[in-house]
Amino acid sequence: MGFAETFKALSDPVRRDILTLLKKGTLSAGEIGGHFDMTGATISYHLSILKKADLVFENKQKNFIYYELNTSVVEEVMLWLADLKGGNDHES
Amino acid sequence: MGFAETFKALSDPVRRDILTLLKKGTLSAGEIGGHFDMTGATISYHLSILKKADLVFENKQKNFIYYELNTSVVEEVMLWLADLKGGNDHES
DNA sequence: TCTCTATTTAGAGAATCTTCTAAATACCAT
DNA sequence: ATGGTATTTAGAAGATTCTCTAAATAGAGA
Repeated sequence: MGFAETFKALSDPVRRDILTLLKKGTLSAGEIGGHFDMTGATISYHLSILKKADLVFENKQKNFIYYELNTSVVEEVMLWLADLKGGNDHES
Repeated sequence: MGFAETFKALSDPVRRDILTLLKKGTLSAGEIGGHFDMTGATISYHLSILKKADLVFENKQKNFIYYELNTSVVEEVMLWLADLKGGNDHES
């Protein structure tokens, strides 16, 4: 979707830490929560924002929900930044 | 400084638009303000946040203050994202 | 079906953010 | 010095964000 949602999602330290955790592989909501000193409800809130920004996707299994990093959106952000940095004239 | 400030600075659409404007070259605060339907005070607020995040630097000339994009911080953010995307095991 | 576990949703409070108006500062030119 | 232009600072209002507790949902297994 828009960069607005993506950058906003990335602007919170907890959410960046969640993404870093997911770099090593898929984790359930509970496993993610185990790394933070916050309630599960709060973790769920952060996951919902990451999900809305398409930075993660989820898939259910038993009664666990597993979260996985979506690298394609990360790549789009990198392209935006690359254009900012590099292209000295690219959108008239 | 920290990514916290950088990503937060990037999380606002007005500030991203300011950075995009600065891609083409240096602009004074007033020239930047001319592109937005906001008071100069508000623009000044956004510029102060970009400055704190080291995404721009300023230099005075006459009684104008010119702002310029700082691409080195943009590059650092890109590296963080590249690591997130690529490195499947990089910080033990 | 009943109960237990995993997770989300709802609602509220505190903190932070964005914007404004009004006033202050800084600097140039007359 | 005085006046004018460019920009920032201060203070306040409204919106958004983050966190919590309590309750709801979903599914597994006995």
